[in-house]
Amino acid sequence: MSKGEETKAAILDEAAELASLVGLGGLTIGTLAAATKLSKSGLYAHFASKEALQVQVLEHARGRFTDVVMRPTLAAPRGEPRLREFFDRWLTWQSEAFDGGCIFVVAASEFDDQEGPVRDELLRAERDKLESVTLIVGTAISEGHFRPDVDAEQVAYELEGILLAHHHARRLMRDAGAEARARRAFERLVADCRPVALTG
Amino acid sequence: MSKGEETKAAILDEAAELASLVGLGGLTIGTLAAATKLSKSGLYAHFASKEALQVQVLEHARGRFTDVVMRPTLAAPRGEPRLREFFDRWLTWQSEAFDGGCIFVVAASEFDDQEGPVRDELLRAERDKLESVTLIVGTAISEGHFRPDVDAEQVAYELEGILLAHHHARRLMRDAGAEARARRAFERLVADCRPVALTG
DNA sequence: GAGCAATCCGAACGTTCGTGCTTTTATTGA
DNA sequence: TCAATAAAAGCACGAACGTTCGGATTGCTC
Repeated sequence: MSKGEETKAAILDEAAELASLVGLGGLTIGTLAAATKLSKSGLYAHFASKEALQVQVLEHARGRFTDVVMRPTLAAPRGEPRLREFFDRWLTWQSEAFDGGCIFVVAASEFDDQEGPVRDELLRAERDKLESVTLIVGTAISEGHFRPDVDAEQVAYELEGILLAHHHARRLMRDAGAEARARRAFERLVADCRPVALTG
Repeated sequence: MSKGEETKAAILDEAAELASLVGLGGLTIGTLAAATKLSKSGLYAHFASKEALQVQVLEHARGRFTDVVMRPTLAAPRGEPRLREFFDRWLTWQSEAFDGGCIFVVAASEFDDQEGPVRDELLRAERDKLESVTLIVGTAISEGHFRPDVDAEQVAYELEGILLAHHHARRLMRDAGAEARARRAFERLVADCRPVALTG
């Protein structure tokens, strides 16, 4: 990796961290330059515009999400175990990936009404994740862990809800029991997907 | 209401609208002045600082939430019907209260790591809402609509999740089926709280 | 180690930011 | 109706914003 690529990666790392604290829109070249010990112009030379920087921050974070959540998840056994692995890693990601909250959660509410490349990239990332989850739930169905009439997309939707509630409870409310609540909600979701137990 | 109070209310209305689009942190005096057809200084005279403005925007929005969601909810019959009424109104609020997303959702992720009066007010509002929901679920239990071992706070947590997922699906993903998904999730939540049906 | 390209800095641009003053214009109550 | 008061505007400030550019410095290649 050349020097330029190295510093650029360092910039994007720091930028993601900062954005998780003050938002992707609240991110400024000045503070980012100070945090990376670069001059404003020196930093800016790596990007075409601030908007391009914001997009690349999201891409960078997406790469990290793939590395620490998605890829290991796909190594778990198909079906429900894989879904559990994914949920676990996603939960950890939200707590530990950034100092502030998950950058995608922050950016999603900030840019959901601001057309442009940032929103586009966000949408891409979310669609990607949603599709992956739906697929995982689908395998849980075909493996017989879940009932055949389970709506995979609905499960993905509700899973997203659990994670968002966790983010909310943990970051804003500073609720120490947030993770336990999320796990209980997850168990309820999974239980409702399982085949009905035969009585007797 | 005096002239001053009138314009101030108009300012706060417009500010909430704007903030729902660009975030509470993305709100600026200049754009707000332009939107209200006031001069920057003329507008600014109504507030002690920008931070004070932000806090009052939240207070203002909270008042509106109380009027269009909380108060009518308490007029519904105790127990599950009241919870349904609340859910319905909350859902409508998220779709229709502001041009952009729900201002509390946007502000929550923006300010969850920024100590100060804005975060404090946000926390107050959320605690208030959470407490109300917990209470409503509690009455559903005491009315016999829900099982006695139902964890009211857990239900409140999961309800928050459903609403956040709805916000996410509707605003960012522009999913037309967002509301239907939210309703299905709600029904599953309620069903899991009901007393077990006697077999035979 | 010379040469060249990549990398970074310093200074400055025009705007906009939040925030004070002072002055003008509306509103109000007697 | 007219003074007293409230509300809004005008103007200006220092700072920070994103952005540009020419020059210095560094790192890589032969």
